[in-house]
Amino acid sequence: MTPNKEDYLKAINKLGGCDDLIANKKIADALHISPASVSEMLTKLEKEGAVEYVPYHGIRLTPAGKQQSAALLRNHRLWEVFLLRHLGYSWSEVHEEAELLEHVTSPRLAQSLDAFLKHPDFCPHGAAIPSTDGKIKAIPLRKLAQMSVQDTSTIRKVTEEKEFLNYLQERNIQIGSSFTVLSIEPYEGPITIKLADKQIVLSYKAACHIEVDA
Amino acid sequence: MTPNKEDYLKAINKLGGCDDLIANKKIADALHISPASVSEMLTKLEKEGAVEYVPYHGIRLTPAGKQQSAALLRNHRLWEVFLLRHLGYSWSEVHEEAELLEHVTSPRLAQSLDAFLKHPDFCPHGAAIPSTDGKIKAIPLRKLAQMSVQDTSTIRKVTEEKEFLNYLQERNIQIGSSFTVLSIEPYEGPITIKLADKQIVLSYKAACHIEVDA
DNA sequence: AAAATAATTTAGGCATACCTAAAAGAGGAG
DNA sequence: CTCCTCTTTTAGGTATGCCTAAATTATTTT
Repeated sequence: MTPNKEDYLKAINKLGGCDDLIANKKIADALHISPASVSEMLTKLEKEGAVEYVPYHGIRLTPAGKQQSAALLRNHRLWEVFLLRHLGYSWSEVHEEAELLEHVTSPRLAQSLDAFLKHPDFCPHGAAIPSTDGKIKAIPLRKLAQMSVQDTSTIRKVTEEKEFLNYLQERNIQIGSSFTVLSIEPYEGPITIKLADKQIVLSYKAACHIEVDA
Repeated sequence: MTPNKEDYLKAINKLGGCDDLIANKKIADALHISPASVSEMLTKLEKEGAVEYVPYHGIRLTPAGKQQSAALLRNHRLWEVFLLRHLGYSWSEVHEEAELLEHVTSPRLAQSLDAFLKHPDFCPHGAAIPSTDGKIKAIPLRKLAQMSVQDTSTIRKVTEEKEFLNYLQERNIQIGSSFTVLSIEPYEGPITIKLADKQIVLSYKAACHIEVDA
């Protein structure tokens, strides 16, 4: 297994390959490579027992592939927690470093890091950190965009996209921040919230990328 | 620059390529690859400006190559300190993990890690950690094998070889341990030392791999 | 100084992982 | 049900980084 193949497994997992058949094209788009290259690689991954490949119809992760991709997700998120908490990285900076570190993280290293970090349940963006056996701890969430005026809740998860994270950071929006919805403009208009005694105006799109306690 | 090429630079550095011309064969032996592969790779490394290549006579690191290999050594040793101090790794276990981590360590990450570790001067085996500009802090040392009976000193550096480290660990020999030489058998015979009130018998060869304050 | 030996490079191959272009298959619209 | 389109696969090519075997260059021995 190479970092390369690991990226395929991660992408397939992210696209829902734990349950559904995933189309070649979707993987090609996710990894920014040609569909031809994907076909070729999938044949190899099937030989290695990581995916179940139905030519012309897509692929699905095998139990081994699920386990492997969950471990990568786990490694990635543990490193993110470490970088943020202990090395002074910001929210928006941790992803890129973790992307490299996850591929050189032995089970032993992941376990030690997990213990060092006191077994965190979530990464800095609020995504659940799978346990060693691949299970994830799910808590009920809803999109901020789906809240009503006067509702109060707490921010639990945001989309991991660098520019968006900077957008949030500038507005002092963090995981764990509690807030109240002050107003919602119709037709996907901006949403105004009160957070830490300050009024913040969010675009509708931004509000779709923020998840809060249900 | 790939992890592969980085390993070449590290090997050349280790063999003395900062100052002398290093023979193709030595590099091939160090990396366990064929001399033919080394020739080929050196041509590439020269094109990239990392080595100065004199066909049939050997290679030397350029200033850029020196800088690069020092950074790798720095990354490696910083991770070793982290694994030992914070993740509960033992002396003999840190090297292998660091060997992978060093290649995915950005300058920013190295800097943050260095600060987190409070700017350590030495790795767990006593080797100096180069500063960002590649300079190393040298302290005068001698081999334990070159001491005389009744001499007292402190262990500062040991050879990084897994089996040897386990040998030392079993005998409770650590960096910073002070000891006195009790007896030395002639013709490269065993050397007995007193360390922490215990008598320890070291083979001559082992004593050659332990460095102490001069 | 010539011959033997050792080191190094070149030549030709192999595997990985990507690409483009062309062929083959799947699925929807008329 | 056939045609058209989109997706997927196959075919052929590139670059990396390794290999072995053969040719070349350097060194050591006689």
